Amino acid sequence: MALGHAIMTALLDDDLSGYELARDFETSLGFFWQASHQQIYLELRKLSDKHWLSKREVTQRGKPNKIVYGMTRAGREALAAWVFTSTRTQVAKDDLLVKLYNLDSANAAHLSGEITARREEMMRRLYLYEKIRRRHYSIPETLPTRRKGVYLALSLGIHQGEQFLAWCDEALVLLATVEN
Amino acid sequence: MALGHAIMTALLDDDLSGYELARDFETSLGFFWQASHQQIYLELRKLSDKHWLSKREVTQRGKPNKIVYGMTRAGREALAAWVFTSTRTQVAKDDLLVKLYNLDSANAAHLSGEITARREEMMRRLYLYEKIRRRHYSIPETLPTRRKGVYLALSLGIHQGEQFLAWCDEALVLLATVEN
DNA sequence: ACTAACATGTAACCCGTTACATGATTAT
DNA sequence: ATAATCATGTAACGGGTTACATGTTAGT
Repeated sequence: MALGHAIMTALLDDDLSGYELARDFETSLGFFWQASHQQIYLELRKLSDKHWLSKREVTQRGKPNKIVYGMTRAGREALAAWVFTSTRTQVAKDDLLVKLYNLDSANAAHLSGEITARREEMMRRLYLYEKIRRRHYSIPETLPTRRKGVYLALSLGIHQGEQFLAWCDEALVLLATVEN
Repeated sequence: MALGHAIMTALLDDDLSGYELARDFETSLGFFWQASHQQIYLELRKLSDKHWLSKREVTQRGKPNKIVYGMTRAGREALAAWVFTSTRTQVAKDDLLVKLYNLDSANAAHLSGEITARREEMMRRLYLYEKIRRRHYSIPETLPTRRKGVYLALSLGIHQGEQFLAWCDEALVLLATVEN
């Protein structure tokens, strides 16, 4: 169970509804963990069944009511304990790499296109990452402890992203040498 | 369905049994795609039901018989067509990053330990990658087309791996500044 | 006698995606 | 009218992990 822990992590500072979690997962923690709203609602129910989250309905004007979840004492303890479990390295499964193993003169142009699209997507993402780093994490040594961890995740994202851009360039050059 | 395509890719050059696939998946394509033997056997059955793979039993001496699978014409066509489908970027979900968001003085030492272990694992893997690159892919421009694709996958693995090592060093330094 | 490698599977469960479903309010 | 945003769900399916199950041969 890992999405559950990601959700609880997002709830460490703020109480949020399922909708807000789904929205925020597209930025912040969502840089490293994505989930559909259906999955989030399901997980929220499971977590509150375990009493790791408390829920309360919030009445709103001009909007549907929402159900806001917050960490319980038990939830905080479970999350803290989970950090101490050891995880095995997870190989990143990526269709693109499998496709590259199938490179031939017929599909080289298509694969170049896919790589170009990925490159652009990564550029956009890096722009965001860098903006966040400059604004909130410019001097990592002086950050409070927990934000040092967030900085490190961001730093990995930035470095890997820059590396990926360089690889895309290398790949596009080599793919251009494939005759069609 | 992506494991199926990874399996078919592995069967492009050689006919293999489920056992051999599971073993080889720990190297080569398995650098980028992992699967348990159970999952592989299941997938092989599905693929041969679709007539994308042919199977034949091979009688062996001193060993149990094995079932060897090979690509059919229809399989090759389906795989070639799949390469042209477009894939969306898949965010690498990694527990370690979620754990880092939970950094505090109590768990900093444990997280350092996890990062150190990952670092060593990556060192070993990079050693393998580099060995393969030096032996078989030293001059990428002159490779036959399909092997250029394999080279690119390997190249991404090497670059991302080296980047990861650098990040581990950065992380270990910053984690050392967390008082306990 | 025991362990490792060879070889193939079933069953239960969990996690995640896709499609479907509903309904209010606000802005164009 | 129409689309976008807010808000929460169900159902079907697919993919993947873990545990369980079986049996041979070769090496120590």
